[in-house]
Amino acid sequence: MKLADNSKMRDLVIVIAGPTASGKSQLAIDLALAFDGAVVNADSMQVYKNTPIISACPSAEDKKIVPHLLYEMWDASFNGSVVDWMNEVVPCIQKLWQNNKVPVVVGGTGMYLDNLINGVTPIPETKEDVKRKVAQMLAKDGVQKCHEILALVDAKTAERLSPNDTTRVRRALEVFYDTGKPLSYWHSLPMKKLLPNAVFYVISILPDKAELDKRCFLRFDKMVAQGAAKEAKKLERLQLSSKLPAMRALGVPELLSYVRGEVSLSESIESAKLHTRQYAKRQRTWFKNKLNANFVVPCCYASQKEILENIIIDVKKMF
RNA sequence: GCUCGGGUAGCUCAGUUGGUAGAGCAGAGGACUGAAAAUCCUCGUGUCGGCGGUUCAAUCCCGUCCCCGAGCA
Repeated sequence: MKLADNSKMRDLVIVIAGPTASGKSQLAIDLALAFDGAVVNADSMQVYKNTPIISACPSAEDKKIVPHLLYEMWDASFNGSVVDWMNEVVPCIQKLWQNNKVPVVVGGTGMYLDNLINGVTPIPETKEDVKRKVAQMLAKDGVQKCHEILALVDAKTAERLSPNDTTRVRRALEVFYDTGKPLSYWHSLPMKKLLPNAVFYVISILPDKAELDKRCFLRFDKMVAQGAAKEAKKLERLQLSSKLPAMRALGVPELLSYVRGEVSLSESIESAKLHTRQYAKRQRTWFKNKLNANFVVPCCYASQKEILENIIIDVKKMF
């Protein structure tokens, strides 16, 4: 495709969502080739270094075919968030546009894609000491007590949340203590779109469950063959907190317990496969019910010509 | 062959001092606005190993048989 064509599609962002092992990365490469674009990562684990095998980062060969951006950019010791990712993607996409390249954003993290497409809530960044304070509260009093405290300062949010939902109760308290205003107040404000001119073309890969399970299992075996256990061993030596996102990636806790001699390799593999399947289910639910897609691929993608051509034709129709 | 355990949901097991039973895990569905590969919510009838007996009533007590585990021979 010539540059002249891309200049017409100035504000286009192609987005590919889908559960793990559905063939997203391949579709991203094929589309980046077709539109003279670049692949941009929207996966909350592939942003980290140290676990390229376990998190299924693109291979060196793939990276030679088309540019791949925002992969393996943070150290495993970094506690990244959606907003940190947004701070990277936005300038990344703008730069691609400037160079007449089409960004092909691909990833399995629904929340990241949601923030990119629909915008973020304009809440100031929480100060570290507030985060520490809330973490202490949770450790000392437990989630349910914290949920009761939340109910006093932000009844609306407390009502919405389960008293067991540690992640969300923590965030709601952090926001209240940091800003003096309840999270529900911030959520009542309009979302802030960081790429207001962007035209998103959203592709959702929604394969049959049995088909996907098979691919998940095969892929994990492949990861082990490629040295996933060694990767876990190296990670173990870094002595990082098990609470860090990179330490919670699927397969990491399971392989770490093998590395530490707590379980056999096959037990660790079985458990990782199980958790992968459960994760794929959650992704499917999100993308099926929450993502507004322009195009749905009903099977795993493996460079089927017809699918690719239909997508390309459909994208061009928008301009 | 004898003795002692045990046989209850797909799996691991709890329980009923006799009124036909419930947790965790798995499974299914769902939520998701700054850790999201995270976190959370909802969903439990199964000849309670088989057959007899006692009883108004047995998964529970008794008898017997089958299966598994440990020990003794």
